[in-house]
Amino acid sequence: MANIKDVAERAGVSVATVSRVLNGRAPVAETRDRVLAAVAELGYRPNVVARALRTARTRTFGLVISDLRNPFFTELADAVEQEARRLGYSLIIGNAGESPGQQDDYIRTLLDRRIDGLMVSSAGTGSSMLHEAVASGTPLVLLDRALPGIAAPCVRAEGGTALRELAAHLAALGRHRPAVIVAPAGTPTGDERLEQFRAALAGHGIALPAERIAASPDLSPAGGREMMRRLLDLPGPPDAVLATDNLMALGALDEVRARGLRIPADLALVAFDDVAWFAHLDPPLTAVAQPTRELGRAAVHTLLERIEGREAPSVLLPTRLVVRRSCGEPPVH
Amino acid sequence: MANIKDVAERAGVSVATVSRVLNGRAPVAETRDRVLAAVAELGYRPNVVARALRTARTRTFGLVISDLRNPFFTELADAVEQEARRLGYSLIIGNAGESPGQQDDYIRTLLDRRIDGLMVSSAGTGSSMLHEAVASGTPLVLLDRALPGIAAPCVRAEGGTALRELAAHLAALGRHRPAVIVAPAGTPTGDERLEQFRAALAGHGIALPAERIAASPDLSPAGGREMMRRLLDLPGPPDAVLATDNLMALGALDEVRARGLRIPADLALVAFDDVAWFAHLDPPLTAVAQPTRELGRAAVHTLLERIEGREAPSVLLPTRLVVRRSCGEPPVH
DNA sequence: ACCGCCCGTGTAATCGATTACCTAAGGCCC
DNA sequence: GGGCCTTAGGTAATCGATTACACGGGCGGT
Repeated sequence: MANIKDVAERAGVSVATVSRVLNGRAPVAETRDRVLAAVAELGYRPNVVARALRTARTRTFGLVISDLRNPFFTELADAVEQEARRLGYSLIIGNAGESPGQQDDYIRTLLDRRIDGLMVSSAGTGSSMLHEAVASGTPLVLLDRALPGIAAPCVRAEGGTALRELAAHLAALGRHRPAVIVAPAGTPTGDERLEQFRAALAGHGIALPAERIAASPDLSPAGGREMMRRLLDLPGPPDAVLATDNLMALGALDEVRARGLRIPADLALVAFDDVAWFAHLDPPLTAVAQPTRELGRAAVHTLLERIEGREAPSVLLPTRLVVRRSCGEPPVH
Repeated sequence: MANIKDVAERAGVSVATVSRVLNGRAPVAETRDRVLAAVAELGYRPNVVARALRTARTRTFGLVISDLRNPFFTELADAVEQEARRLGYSLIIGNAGESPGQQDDYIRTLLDRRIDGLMVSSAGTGSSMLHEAVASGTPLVLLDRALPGIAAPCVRAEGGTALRELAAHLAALGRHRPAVIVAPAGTPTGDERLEQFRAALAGHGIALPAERIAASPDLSPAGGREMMRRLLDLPGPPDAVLATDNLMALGALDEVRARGLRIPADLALVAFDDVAWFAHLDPPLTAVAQPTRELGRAAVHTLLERIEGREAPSVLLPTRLVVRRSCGEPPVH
């Protein structure tokens, strides 16, 4: 594979000139043409590795997420990747499972690779390696999940708007016994969504008692199903259930079907995260939609701000309620 | 950030010695300990970029797939990533959409980054950049989709096994008017699946006439739905439909529901690609399962063979039929 | 006509590792 | 005790770019 020296020789100039022509600094017509001709003839492509070593910029971002197979994160990763690419960056995606150890492992690898910036949608709470990332000076942006002790901007969606719409929707349909299947206690997004929903319901005079809050041990269909089982076994079972994650909603739906209950006749079901195939379920699921692609784009832009040395504020994007048929009312057109 | 020179100074040795200790060549107890102590004190981590420049190995793979949001590819990418990581490689995932131009773009970027090996699950047929990749000597493995003119091993699943099981399954249930919703004509996997299914059916004396083969313009729910519409509008509509991709199956299901038909009573539906949430549909969908994670692992191993200069044969893994309830018979336990 | 400036270009240092080659010292055998 | 082999470790070249600095020539201003 041809290198810059070969090009220089062929064009009869020095490597410095080749570099300058290719980087658009101080060229002049005649020499410039000779260089470009040599580049074309040799099929020369600059060695990105050498450039990265010299300039200390790899034009690569790292993204660590907790579960790539969760469609919400898949779409998020896809959005991040597209925007990064649009701006000339490559993306290394790390799938941390839900284990903090694996996450640290990944951050370690990414720092070793001298990525220009890191985005993390963290599993669990603390992470020693995240502190190290901050200490190393690598620009960091938190995605979807804020972390208390970490000094980095966070890009996420704020559920309040949609949850207020949802409370109104349920109230209007006469559902007065809501329940919530929530992420493991301690997950910031989960707790926040719960509180916002509770406040929104209160505005309609609807209570959300503790026994109708089921905290799943993990964000999985199995967890969601188990929590739904518990809720339906209550002496006074709910007439509407909100699952704060799409996978838990799926498991919850399984349990409802297994008992022969019908949605929405016997129970309303709403999910957080509007993933594409909710529309294909029977009945199509009403859901709180996060602006997933915008989140991805905003994360990349926030990261770029940090890279260029500017302060970047956290970003909070609004959610909206996508009304389908799982609460009983046909969508109004 | 500390570099190898800092470590050498602190340990009172030369950089060569540090490098040798860290790479396990010719160490000796006393010096070795001093070096390791210095490494620990400074929190030194080798600069991967510099090492890559010198050794001409980046320990990075590239994976270009046609649609990251298709759950089959998501899982494939996840499996590849995990196996690559296990072996000490990072993975840059490129999402080509279904556009060949974007795919070429991506391959270009990956080659520029001097990845050690490339895996491609190609959109469309030809791709000039793929030829260039081969020409550049970058080890290449095709994933899921073989490409005629490209001299590279291909790792994929062979549908024959499961399709024969499926034909038997349908025959046993008395379904004698099968139809197929297939990928765009020219897609090698699609054509192959179709032929294998036709042959398997013939073994049971069941015909698959041309009018009951619907080729969707793309692998999308919309395409699947349109094809199902066409099939159901036939003068002699089918009593069983196989969709050769999970997204098309989803769209097909929508159309069935929209018409008020019931599965499996009025129509049997089977999908290729057993993605996790098929089990959560109502009724759970019978599907041809590809050994997705094994495919990912095999791709990485095949690539490594090529990287180490060995010839690597193509890999064909078997599929199997996962019987659920969408053809009429309760699964046998 | 001379001074300085700017423009275009070349020379060489640099980024941070790996590694070929060399040297010095120690051990062993005869 | 001298020659030779082995071992430990240092010196410096190298990977392929970018870029600070230097230099020469043309040109405009006075």
